[in-house]
Amino acid sequence: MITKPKGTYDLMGVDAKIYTYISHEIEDMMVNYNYELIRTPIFEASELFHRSVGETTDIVTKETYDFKDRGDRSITLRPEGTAGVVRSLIENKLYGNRNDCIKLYYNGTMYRYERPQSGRNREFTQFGIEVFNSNDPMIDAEVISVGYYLLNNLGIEATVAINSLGDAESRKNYTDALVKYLKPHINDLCEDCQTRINTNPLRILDCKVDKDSEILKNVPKISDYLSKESKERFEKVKEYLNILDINYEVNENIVRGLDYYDENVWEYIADSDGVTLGGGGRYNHLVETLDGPSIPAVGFAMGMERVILNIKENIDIKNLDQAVDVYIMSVSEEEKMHALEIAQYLRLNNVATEINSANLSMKSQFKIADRLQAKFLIILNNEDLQKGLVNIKDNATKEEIKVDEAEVVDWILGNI
RNA sequence: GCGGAAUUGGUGAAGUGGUUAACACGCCGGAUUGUGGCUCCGGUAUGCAUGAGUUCGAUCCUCAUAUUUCGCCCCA
Repeated sequence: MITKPKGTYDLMGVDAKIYTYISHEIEDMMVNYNYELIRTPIFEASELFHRSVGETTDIVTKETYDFKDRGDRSITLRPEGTAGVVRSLIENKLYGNRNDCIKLYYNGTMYRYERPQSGRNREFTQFGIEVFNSNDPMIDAEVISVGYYLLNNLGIEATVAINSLGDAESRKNYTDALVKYLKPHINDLCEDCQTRINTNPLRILDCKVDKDSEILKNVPKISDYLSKESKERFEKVKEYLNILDINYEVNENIVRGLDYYDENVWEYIADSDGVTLGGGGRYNHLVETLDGPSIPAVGFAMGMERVILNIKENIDIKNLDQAVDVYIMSVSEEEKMHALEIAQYLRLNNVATEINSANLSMKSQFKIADRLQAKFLIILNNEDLQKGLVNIKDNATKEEIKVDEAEVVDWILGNI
């Protein structure tokens, strides 16, 4: 038997219903907030991710799916969504003839070669939005609010943990100060942190092993190193978040794992279990890094699988059950032909209809009709069909009437 | 890349070094000769992840592999 590759899954059943439900919610919100869909390739030139996500990040150094195609090009399955969108923005010059901001959203699969665990797969799905061409803190707040209210509309209680990394210069100053402070204590930190100090010092801040150590409690604060502009921007964002009635808290340990972020960064953290459902930030220099013009940008991405996991615990699955309006019962070949024809008319008239197609007994067909929550049963028999009649049974009242076969569709449409 | 736990029908699972692998749900059929959802009766794994090994004999013991799952790292 051929099995699915490790870290993949088949979306079906309850999860598929929840996924559809979330997707509809996303579509609705994106219309209301005026975001446009963008779909970029699942694979891109490897170089794109090396230059955007960061040459030294774990995602790029050990988690990408890389291969050479038949033309000997280095290809990588996308590990995240932003790089492809930015590439597309530049390649298509989407910024060319407009001065307002460009608001895009995507929802697609991403690939990272990792050990699977709860809420983490090798193929996973992210919904995300990106806004280009505006450096206004109000847009930061809007972007944050989209994720927050998406979760809210889905019935998920979450808190936005926000931080400011500052502009490139403040970030560098702070990193230097942090390393200088930690160096003397390095042997008292965990093994991972001893590596991080050389690769990504900021990451030490949200280390779970050392989080209670005195060393980390007295670490220099990033807020002391922000430039005046970054500080003002951060304050402004918080002000706007208050207007938008968003439950947030400042967390100076939020640093994010992708290199391209600057200024405001945030994560959506589920109140129920503390799991990070999504994260984002501003990336004012990425477009330039990828050979585009200097265009400010901000965005976030959310892990659909994690949202599904969270939703699953407190949703009434019954509400998502696929139900049918009409079930047509037949046994003989003659009856089946009529069933098929009636089903066709009903379906084309937007009546959800199912039909016996497995030569089942009457008893089985009744059971299936109930399982499908059919409101009406159309029960065919040769005798009545010869007179041009069909039986329609209201499955709630159990009342049954005979209707002229030609009138069936109208009758159903009138009584549904 | 590192560590823990698991893997028995469609599903939830029990179980044993030795003839037919419990039980329940589901499904199918019958009682009910074309109107059910209750009840009763019957059927439903040629098989216990895969491959080696130990043994007279392995689903059960050992090893390896795969997958699942939960952590770490990392991230969504």
